[in-house]
Amino acid sequence: MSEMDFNELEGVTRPKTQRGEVTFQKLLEAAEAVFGEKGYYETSIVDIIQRAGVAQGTFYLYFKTKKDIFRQLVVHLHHEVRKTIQEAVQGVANRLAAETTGLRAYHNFLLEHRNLYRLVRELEFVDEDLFKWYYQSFANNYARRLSQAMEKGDIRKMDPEALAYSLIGLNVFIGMRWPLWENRPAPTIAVETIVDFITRGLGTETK
Amino acid sequence: MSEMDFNELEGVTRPKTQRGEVTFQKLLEAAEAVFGEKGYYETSIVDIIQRAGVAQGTFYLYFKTKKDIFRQLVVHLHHEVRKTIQEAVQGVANRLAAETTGLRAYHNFLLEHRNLYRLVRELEFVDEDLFKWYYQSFANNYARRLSQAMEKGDIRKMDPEALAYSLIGLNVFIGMRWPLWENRPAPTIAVETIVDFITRGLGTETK
Amino acid sequence: MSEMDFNELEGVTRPKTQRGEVTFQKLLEAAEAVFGEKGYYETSIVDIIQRAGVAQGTFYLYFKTKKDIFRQLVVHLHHEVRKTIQEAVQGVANRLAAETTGLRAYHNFLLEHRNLYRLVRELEFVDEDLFKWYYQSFANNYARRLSQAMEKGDIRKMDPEALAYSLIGLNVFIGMRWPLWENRPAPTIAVETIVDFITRGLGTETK
Amino acid sequence: MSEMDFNELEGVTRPKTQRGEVTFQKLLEAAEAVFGEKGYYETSIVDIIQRAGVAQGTFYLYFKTKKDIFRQLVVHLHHEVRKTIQEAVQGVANRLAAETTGLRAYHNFLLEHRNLYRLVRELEFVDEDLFKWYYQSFANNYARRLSQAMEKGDIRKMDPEALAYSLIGLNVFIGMRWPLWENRPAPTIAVETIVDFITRGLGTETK
DNA sequence: CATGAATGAGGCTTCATTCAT
DNA sequence: GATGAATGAAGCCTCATTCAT
Repeated sequence: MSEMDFNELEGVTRPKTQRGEVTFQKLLEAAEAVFGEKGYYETSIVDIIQRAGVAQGTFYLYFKTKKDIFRQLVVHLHHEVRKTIQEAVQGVANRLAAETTGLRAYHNFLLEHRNLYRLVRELEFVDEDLFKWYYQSFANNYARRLSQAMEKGDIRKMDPEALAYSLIGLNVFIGMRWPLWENRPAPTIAVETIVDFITRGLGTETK
Repeated sequence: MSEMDFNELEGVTRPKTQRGEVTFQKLLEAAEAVFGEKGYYETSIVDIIQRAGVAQGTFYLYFKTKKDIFRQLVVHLHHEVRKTIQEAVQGVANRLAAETTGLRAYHNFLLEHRNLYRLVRELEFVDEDLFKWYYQSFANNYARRLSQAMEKGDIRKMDPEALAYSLIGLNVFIGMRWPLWENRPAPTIAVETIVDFITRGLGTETK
Repeated sequence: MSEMDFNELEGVTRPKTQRGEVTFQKLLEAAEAVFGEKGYYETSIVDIIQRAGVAQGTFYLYFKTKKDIFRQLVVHLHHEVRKTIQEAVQGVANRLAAETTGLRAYHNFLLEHRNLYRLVRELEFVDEDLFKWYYQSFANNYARRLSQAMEKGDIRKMDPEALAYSLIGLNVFIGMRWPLWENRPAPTIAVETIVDFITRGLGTETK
Repeated sequence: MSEMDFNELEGVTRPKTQRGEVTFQKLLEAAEAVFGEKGYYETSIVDIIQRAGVAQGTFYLYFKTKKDIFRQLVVHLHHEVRKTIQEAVQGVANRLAAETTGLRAYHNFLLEHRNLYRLVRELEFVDEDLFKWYYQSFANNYARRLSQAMEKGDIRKMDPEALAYSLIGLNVFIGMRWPLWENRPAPTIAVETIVDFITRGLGTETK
């Protein structure tokens, strides 16, 4: 499944006028807020339209179903996360250094987009295929970068996919533990431990 | 929060007779199956009672709400997972070896309880407090064992909590990638990579 | 409809043993309490049997339906009220004096049986026929005594039935205003006013 | 408690369009009919919406719960009764005459609104606070008019509140006896008796 | 006599979606 | 493009009553 497959979701009607565009954005933002706070299933369309300040019928001018708006949000998020991390990593020559830089960027992103983080996690129970696509696409990209680093000799040669999922899982749970649960960056000692753990785990030093 | 706090959930009516006990178990098992298949929110109580083969009113003899039975399932699962892993790890003297042994036990457990895995993940969106309790209790226990290994010199001295969450996250995502998505154990090369990654990441060897 | 018609209510199984009699009484008393507190419709059979401390099946050994126990309570009450008032009035020669004596007795009775009072009022919405029987029987008796007083010249000659309902209504509302709503006897000035009002209203003095 | 307190009941959604207003009224009228016939507790919301000819969901556009619509009906009724009686009494100079005029107006109103009468009586078991408010507000108004009559010397000086409740109770029971139970006005002899009783009871003539 | 389990009809309410204006 | 009304399927839950032990 290509990374772009979900960009055009089932014939969504994009707004054609200026006014429509505004309404569309209002709805998306309202959805982000309320899905993030209450979760997909606990959120009703009324919650969204009230927050957006539009009438119920208006919702269906822009989105086919409740699931539709959720999917669009997730795809939007996905692009943002990737862009953020790639921008942070860009120009960092050494892969190991990039790893830790990306980790910090990711956690900062989380702190600013706590709602979106929740969306992705809940995606597993809303649209499992999209959920898989999300992480596969993420992991594939990650694995590719790891492979390149192996080629360059920055890190040991190992199974890049297994590493990618391991590192994603690690980050997700660290992101959950501090940014999400405590609404603050992971403490220094934790970051040092993780960086050290990853550095050694990936490094080329002989035993 | 003590690990036992959730054992007795808000005045649940336990059956008083043999017959009642059987019905209670039938309901729990049916719930496990159907929650695992369809997810909490897509499951109706009718789904559960039909699978259990009892009348709707019977459900409410033993559970207060849909959430109630869900919570009871999770608590039950929690004890099972922990018991399984601890039994597997028991007797393995070296912590590093225990780590990989436990990893394999965990993944095997997953394969046999795919539904339960999904339950726990969805718990985040059903009862966030219980969800936190679940992982905190898990991580605390994990961190304690890591600390002991540090004392013994089996692994490096690092922040045990950060490590615990890292390792849990790693395992959860590996468990998702192969046992869950592909319904098979992780391939050998992946396991080797992970074991190697963890071994180096935790190990005491100097660089 | 004779006043006694409701004594034997639809084949109720009266207890045959000592032990059964105790259970029967426990249920009746529990029902009186809980019906009085929560009303007929807001009361469930479970409320009753829990208060009585018996099992659910036990209820149906003694009462056919929920309505059944309610009716039996009301009939029981009816006899008590009548007995109380008649005993109070007994021996009071003059009807006018009896009127005020009975009024006081009635209000005192109310204070001691607030629950029962509520039962009777709610009866209108549970079993309208029994409700009518209740007040008709009450009013007929009342009217008969008023007629006798008219014969004796204690009070003016008027339509006894209209008077009976008027006086009952008056008492019911006064009983509601103070004993029921404020849980205390009507204040002296109110009682004097009522006594005066009735005395003049019924009296033989020429204008 | 002010008489107006119950006018705006807990955020009820009032219709915004002509069409909505019609539906709202249809529901209110249907509720009045069916509550009156079957009583509050024996009436289901399905009964109401079927009689109104709308779908079940429509009910909840305008009313929060069954109790909500019941309360709104009662408040509506309250205003109607008061308006009717006051209009009837208006212009009748002498209080004693007004009393009997009001009595007849009240009974005629009852005959045309038998359902509403039942509503109010059942209110005691649906919402006791509103019930008290209903009669207190009624009685206070009544008592005020009686006080004025005392000032003018139309009637004797007595406790106006006790009188008000007495007269209300009297009317309620007379209204029950003939208009309600027999669906006809009280017979002439009964009316004459009551008028005579009240006239003497309130009058200023010395004994 | 007593118990506790089991039943299932029926009630209330929500809510995604469609319709009419 | 926007609004608010309307729909009705579907869910949750209660509870009087019956059954099995």
